[in-house]
Amino acid sequence: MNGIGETRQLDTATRILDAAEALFVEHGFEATSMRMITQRAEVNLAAVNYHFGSKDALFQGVFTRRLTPLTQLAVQNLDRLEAAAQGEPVSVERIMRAFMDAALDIAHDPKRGGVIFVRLLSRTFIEAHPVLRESLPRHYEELVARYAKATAKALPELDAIELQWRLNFAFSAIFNAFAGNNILRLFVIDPVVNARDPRLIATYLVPFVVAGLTAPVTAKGAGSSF
Amino acid sequence: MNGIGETRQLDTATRILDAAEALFVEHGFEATSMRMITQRAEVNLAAVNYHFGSKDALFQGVFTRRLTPLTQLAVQNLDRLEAAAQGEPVSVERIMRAFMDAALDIAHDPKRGGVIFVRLLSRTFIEAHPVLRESLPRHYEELVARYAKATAKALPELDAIELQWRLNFAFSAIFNAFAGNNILRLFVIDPVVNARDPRLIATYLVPFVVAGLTAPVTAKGAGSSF
DNA sequence: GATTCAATCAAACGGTTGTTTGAAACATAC
DNA sequence: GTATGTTTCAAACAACCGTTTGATTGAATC
Repeated sequence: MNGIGETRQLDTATRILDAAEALFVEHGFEATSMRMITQRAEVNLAAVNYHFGSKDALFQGVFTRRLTPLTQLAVQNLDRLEAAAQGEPVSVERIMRAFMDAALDIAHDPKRGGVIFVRLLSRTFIEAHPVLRESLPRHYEELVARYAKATAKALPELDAIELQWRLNFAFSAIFNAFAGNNILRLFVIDPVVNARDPRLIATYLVPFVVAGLTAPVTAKGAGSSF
Repeated sequence: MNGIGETRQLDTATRILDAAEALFVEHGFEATSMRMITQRAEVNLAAVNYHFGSKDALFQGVFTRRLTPLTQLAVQNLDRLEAAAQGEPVSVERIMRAFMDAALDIAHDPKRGGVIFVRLLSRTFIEAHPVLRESLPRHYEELVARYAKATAKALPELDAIELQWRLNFAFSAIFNAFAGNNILRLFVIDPVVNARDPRLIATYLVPFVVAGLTAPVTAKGAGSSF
């Protein structure tokens, strides 16, 4: 940050991260080449390897830059709820809203990645790139443990297995929606729903996942009759 | 088909389709090379281009081979339900079961692709390859129209927009589960749930999506307060 | 002003990609 | 047996991939 202010060129590494972030969400990791990234960032081809070491490391770099603020926010939101609940279980709806509010905050703040990063993050969870298989869990350990525990407390009638299934389904829907993957668009010719505003998405998303999570317990052996 | 029967070598084109199907679901489309496919199929490298024209065309060929049986089955299941209902709305649970039963039937029949194809299909819906953007909707037009109409009839209190959102969420969860994408595995160190048996998945999946779809109508303007 | 070190650059690296070629092998029909 | 059309094959194609090199630049340090 200097006196010239906003007209000053950004750091080379930052320009690379910005370009890569946008291209990864647009084309995916494999389909995004180093030359596409450096061309968009207006830096030399060798700059990526110089600053980050490799394309894989750049991919991780794109995440580590944004992840901490998001996880902090999500945990903070949950902290506040649990403090207010004073030991009583927090409702599933409040828990889900706490998580999505963190994502919405990020989505509305370009400095922390904005909607681009929320989409990239969601997409990455769904597509599960091997590159991040090791690095991501470390960042998320606390976040997930906290939310899983809060959800378990709110849904004591569910055993651990069914709870994990339902969380899996719920986050599938959440991440898919935030990733901008309108699945219906794939086979419906003219979909009515096309919005990419995360806030609008969340409006419809919360009732759905809350209802799904709080559904009656699945009868034991219901599906084993074959 | 000749007298030698099962020991006879399969058709070259079929061997290519089988190999590609398995490799696409394992590594994805971009990360699967022609040489991987032809090596696994034990055919010459040029055979793919000779029989299919291009890698993209092969990708489409993998789907067109399996898609018709699946859609027929899914529509048939719905036909049966609607005939039995005699004009009355079919319940959301029955509709969802009709769809998943079709997928389960395919998953248990290796001749129609088995669990491999169900996983590939689900994965493809989620990742949305540009190659299939044009070809897939044609195959699915009738299927989706029928299921959307049946769901709308079962949920008259939902307007078209909210219905489409919820179907989007529901199918996100369904396809993600069938694709074998255990999202929790990405950030939970030691997930309890790891099963890939589609029947077991469906057992937990149905109550979740039914509850989500039949949730109370979202209050108008609930999320627009910003 | 000379030295030092990080940053940038054009160019090339070896390797892989999907695709094409033209000859060889094969089966079928006359 | 010859001709015809289809399928297979090894080899090569140009294009692109991520990465490395070695020279050059620029600013800071002594």
